[in-house]
Amino acid sequence: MTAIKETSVIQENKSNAFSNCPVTFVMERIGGYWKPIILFNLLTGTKRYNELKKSIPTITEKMLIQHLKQLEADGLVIRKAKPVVPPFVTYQLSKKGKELRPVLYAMAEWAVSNSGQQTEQFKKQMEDFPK
Amino acid sequence: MTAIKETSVIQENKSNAFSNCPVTFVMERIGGYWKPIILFNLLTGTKRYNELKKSIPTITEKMLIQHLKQLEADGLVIRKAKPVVPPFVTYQLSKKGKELRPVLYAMAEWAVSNSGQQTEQFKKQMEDFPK
DNA sequence: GTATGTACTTCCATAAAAGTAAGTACAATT
DNA sequence: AATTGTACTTACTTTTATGGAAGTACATAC
Repeated sequence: MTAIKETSVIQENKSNAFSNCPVTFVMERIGGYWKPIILFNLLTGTKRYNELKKSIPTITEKMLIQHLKQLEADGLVIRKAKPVVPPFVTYQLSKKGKELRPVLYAMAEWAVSNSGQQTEQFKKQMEDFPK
Repeated sequence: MTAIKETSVIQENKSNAFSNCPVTFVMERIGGYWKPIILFNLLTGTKRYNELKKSIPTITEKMLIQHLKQLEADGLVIRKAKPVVPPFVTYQLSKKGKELRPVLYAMAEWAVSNSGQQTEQFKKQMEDFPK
């Protein structure tokens, strides 16, 4: 697989003078486009790899796995694999991961009030927003 | 200047089937590494270009301006320029931008409770977290 | 013995983001 | 006439992210 770069810009910033900005701290872990979306889709609970894939139709397998691995490495998601064939692997949020709910929730609320056209769609999504 | 690409992956996703995810909607606007950091630094109020640069020491001028332009184009920040020489330009959050405060605040709180070593530094930053 | 399902992995190509360094305008100051 | 300050621009390079497509393991079903 594509190695998780240990020296991305994001990683490097960990050790610079700006590391005392809490928002930076968060972006180092969930920055980028896909991670919040993946986390959002795990808020509803444990999902198999395939289910996750289906719930995010536009992500490629490579991206999905790569980010899942990174999220796992950062302790935000927990991977569980049953030793069976064909494989049975589930992903779920860790405690740390679940604590991101307020962040994702605040995002969703902002989307609802600033989306114009899509507001109604978003509102529907909000109805079953996991507590 | 480097043109703001109109067809980035992020932009394209706007029109795909996944566009009914509110978190995606948010990431389309503030996704990436720098934007939340810039917005965070504008929460404390109007700032001149130079002040902003100083408060985010690791950002390059190119990145700062590029993102400011995009944020302005998305209606999240307001640019005001006095017709003087040398230039006097300020940036501030728009209403829409200010409404991102809960998102940024939730991020900051998560950072405080999940940071281990840097917790104390973050707490300090939180003290003057704008209301 | 061929096909199926699941969760990946690998290689190669492209696109986007970010970094580097130098340059610009122009009034006011020295 | 040269220097300063501010807010940018521009051209070029490097790094990182993403895409696409094919391949792998292996128990079970057909």
